[in-house]
Amino acid sequence: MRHASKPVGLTAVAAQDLVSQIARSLTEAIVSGQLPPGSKVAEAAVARELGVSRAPVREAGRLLESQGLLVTHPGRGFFVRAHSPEDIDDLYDLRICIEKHAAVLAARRLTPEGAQALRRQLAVLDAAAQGHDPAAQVEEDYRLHRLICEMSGNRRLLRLFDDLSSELRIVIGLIGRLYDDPQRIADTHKPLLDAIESGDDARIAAAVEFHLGDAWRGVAGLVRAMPADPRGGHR
Amino acid sequence: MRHASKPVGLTAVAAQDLVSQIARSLTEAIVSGQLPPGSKVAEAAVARELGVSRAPVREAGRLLESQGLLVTHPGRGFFVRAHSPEDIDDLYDLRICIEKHAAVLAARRLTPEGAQALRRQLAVLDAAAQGHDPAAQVEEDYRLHRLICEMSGNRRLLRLFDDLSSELRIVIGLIGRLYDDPQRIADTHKPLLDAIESGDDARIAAAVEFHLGDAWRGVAGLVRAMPADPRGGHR
DNA sequence: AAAACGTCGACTGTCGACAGTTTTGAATTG
DNA sequence: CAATTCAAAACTGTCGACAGTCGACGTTTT
Repeated sequence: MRHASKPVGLTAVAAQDLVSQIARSLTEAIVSGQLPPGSKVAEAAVARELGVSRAPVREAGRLLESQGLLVTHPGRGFFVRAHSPEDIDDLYDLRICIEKHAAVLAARRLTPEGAQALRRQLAVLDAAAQGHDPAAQVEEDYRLHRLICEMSGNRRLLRLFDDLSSELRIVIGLIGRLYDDPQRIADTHKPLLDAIESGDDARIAAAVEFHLGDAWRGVAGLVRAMPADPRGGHR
Repeated sequence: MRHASKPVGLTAVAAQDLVSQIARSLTEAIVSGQLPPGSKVAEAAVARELGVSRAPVREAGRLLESQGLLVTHPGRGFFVRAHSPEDIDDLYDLRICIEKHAAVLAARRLTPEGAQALRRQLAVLDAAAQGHDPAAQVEEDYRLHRLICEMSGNRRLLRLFDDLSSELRIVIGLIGRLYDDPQRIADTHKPLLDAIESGDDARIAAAVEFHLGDAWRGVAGLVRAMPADPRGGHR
């Protein structure tokens, strides 16, 4: 065998097309608050602005709808979803439910490398918190939780986590800096990792409940205190 | 205001339901096994057959993709999703997780009317089982479980249940008659309802785990015994 | 004969256009 | 002056068309 006939793997060029790109662009605009909840997302305007036709924009809209970022009013188009306080409660309730499960599963299959990866991510999160970079903080927090879900070994669960996250991002993004206190980050995340390493189901459940419950209360409080959304929850 | 200028809402016939209609049509074809897992779903063919253009077909495809019924290979189009045994495991694992939670929540908010509704649905399910109508059995079983999720009061959870159900329906549909034994239906569902009425969290959890674990084992066994899928799990 | 190459056909991804409907905004009326 | 009516503008849902891409098949090369 002389020539390396096929071996040399170059970087697999992402064929992924316009739709994902548009979806990302829209998501950005939504979580950044540029497109506030309840506001209309006109296909033509988006298409014009991005220099594409309406077809891929429509598909991106469908995609974001399935992710809970947009809603469709038949004949009227897409609107940025406005989450009611009850929606937030539902989201966090469900999130606690599945993250509890994920953490238990992750603990069961935990390897030394896995534990190390978790510790490392916690360190990154702490650094972001110390650095007072709200955006990075939210991002690294998300990564830590996602890592746990990844370690659960249940891919469907991971997909659900991603869905819930993108929904929550609308809210979190609006609130802006939520987790101000670096100390609080450590106080709630460290016990969670300790619990996972202990392998004690009850302890893990308690830790998840405490940690996410804390976040829930924070978000719920801020949301309910927010300007009564100009373009309310429904219709 | 004299004339009813446009008022009297007749059947507010959903204007936009071409997409939903196509989606339903495709779903039907998939769960009925007419479109076997792994098979290609050509847009043009579907469009021609239904007498519509490709645009709404595409959107319906995206919708079904978000529901886990189809997968899309960039540049190649839609394919009926072929679930691997591991996918089934993931699905049931997740389902048990959320139904456990739903049942606990439902028990907490249970009203006499709610309990009665559950009993009634169980009776309908039993009747379908006695009648040896596999399709009706699956349908009524689904309704009972959905009712519990509805009673949880968490709408996001209900949506997730619907998503999981439509994914599972591919598998269940292929297997055909799964729950043959009417006795087994009663044996696993009745204790579940009893547990919910008792309000004992641990008992509820155990009941859900037993009931769905039973179904899980049944489905998993049949799936693994199936003809090694001609168009395998990935790529 | 096996592997690589080149061509052909089919299909996807994207676009611009059209009809019907909703929204906007102005003119009108009580 | 406020409410109503009506017409123009804008937008959605759908369609047909075109270019680029992917897979299959037959051909050439080693």
